[in-house]
This record gives sequence, structure tokens and C-alpha cells, in this order.
Amino acid sequence: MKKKKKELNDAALEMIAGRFRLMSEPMRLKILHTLGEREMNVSDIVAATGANQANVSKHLGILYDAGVVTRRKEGLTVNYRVSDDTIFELCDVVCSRLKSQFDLRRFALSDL
Amino acid sequence: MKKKKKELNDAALEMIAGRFRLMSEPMRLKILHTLGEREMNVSDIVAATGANQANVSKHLGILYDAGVVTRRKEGLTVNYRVSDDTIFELCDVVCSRLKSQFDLRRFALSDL
DNA sequence: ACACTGTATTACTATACAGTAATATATGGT
DNA sequence: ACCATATATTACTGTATAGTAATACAGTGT
Repeated sequence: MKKKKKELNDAALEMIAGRFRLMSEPMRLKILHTLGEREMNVSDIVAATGANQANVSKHLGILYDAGVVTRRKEGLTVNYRVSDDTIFELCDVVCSRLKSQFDLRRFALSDL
Repeated sequence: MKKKKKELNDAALEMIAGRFRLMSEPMRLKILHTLGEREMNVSDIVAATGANQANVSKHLGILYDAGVVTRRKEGLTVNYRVSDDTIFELCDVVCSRLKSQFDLRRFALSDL
């Protein structure tokens, strides 16, 4: 079976774009980075990020709906954990790219 | 030199988020996917995507400003080409993730 | 039952930005 | 110089969504 040039339909594009949109908010990135590999409850995330509780809760809900984090209730608190490691993979790719782009610019300026 | 847990400052978060935001528009993804490895002028991209010329031009400008595509004038036309392959790398990661997520859901439904 | 704490939700405001029509700016041909 | 074509820009409108204060909801202890 031959693999011809894939024609991405609009629904697929929308899904992919949505995934990127999920990662396009500094606050969400901050939460994900704060979480890292551990499990944390909302209050701790609020404290660690310094953000408003409602805001953190909203972002966690969005991440949860997208299947990026898991939720585990434990008494009064709710514990979250990153369940999708591709998140970090994406961030790594972006970070290295930004870094090298930055280095290039710095190099270009080094003659001045 | 010990590598302690990197504390991402707000500026860095903003840059990373910005990179993802760049990829969070279906139209831009469509343009990038249309370009692929070749060089195309604006008219051809407009034809291939079926989008408004002003819109394509705007998105190309945004991609250019972000350093994702290069621009080469040739007479009346302007040729664009993807200059940052991490773009495709990011898309690949997202696509496989979405696919496996989808497969999981389908599997979960297979018992019904 | 009541009070307390942790989390989610609601309702709102403000901002960012995609799409678009109209217009401007090139460049080439006559 | 003028016209035609390709691309960029401007000005505008509508929509999505982040942040937030207030409130609801759930679980725990008394």
C-alpha cells in the first residue's frame, strides 16, 4: 500500500491546532512545568504559581478535558498529574529551537 | 556544574507560548503543510488553500516574522519556503499523540 | 445541623486576533 | 506614462478566551 501525500482535512487541522492552542498560554505552561512528574493538589499549584485560584482551576479543567492531566480526588483536595509526556517533548523541541535562534542572533550582532 | 530544576521565568514562558500560538491556527498549519519542502509563491498558496489572498498574505507575514519561513522576491511574485523544520517535528509529535489518543477511545468503545 | 476548607463554576470585562474588503505598493509589459 | 498583475497593508468586525470576583459545591470535623 502506497503512502501518497496526505491531504489534511479541516477537522484534522482543527484538532492539531487545538493541541497547540492548549500549549499557547504561559499560565498553562507554568502549571505544567510546575507539575513536572509529580502529583500536586490545586492549593499547592496555586501557591507555586502565584496565580489566582479560580484561574488555576480553570486551566486545570482545560488541561483535564484535553486529556493532558489526570485528576484524583483525595478527601477535600484534588490531585493533578501530567499524563501526557508528549507535552514535555513539545516544549523541549520549542525550547531548543528558540535557544539556537537566539544564539544565531547574538552571533549576528557580535560584529557590531 | 550542577543542573538544578530550571525555574522558567515569565519572559521565557511567553516566548514558548508564543511559538505554540503560532501553530495554533488551522490556516497557518494548512499553509505550512501546503508548502512542505517546496518553495511556492503567494498566488499558488492562495489557490492551494482556497483562502482569501489578504488572509494568506497576513499569515505568511506572521510566519515570516517568526522566522519560520523565508521570503524570496522574484519579479512580481514572492516565494516562500519553510525554513524551520522543527515545525514539522512538532506537528508529527502532536499527530501521533492525537492518533493514539483516538485509538484508545475507539478501543474503549469496542465492547459496546 | 453548622462552620470550615478546598475546588469548581458562573458571570463579567477586557484583550487579542482571524477574516475580509478596500486600498496601497511594487514590478513588468505596452 | 499607463495598465495589469502580485503582494502587502489598513481599517474594521466578530469571536474566542484569559483573568477575576463572587458564588456554588463537596467533603471534613464539631
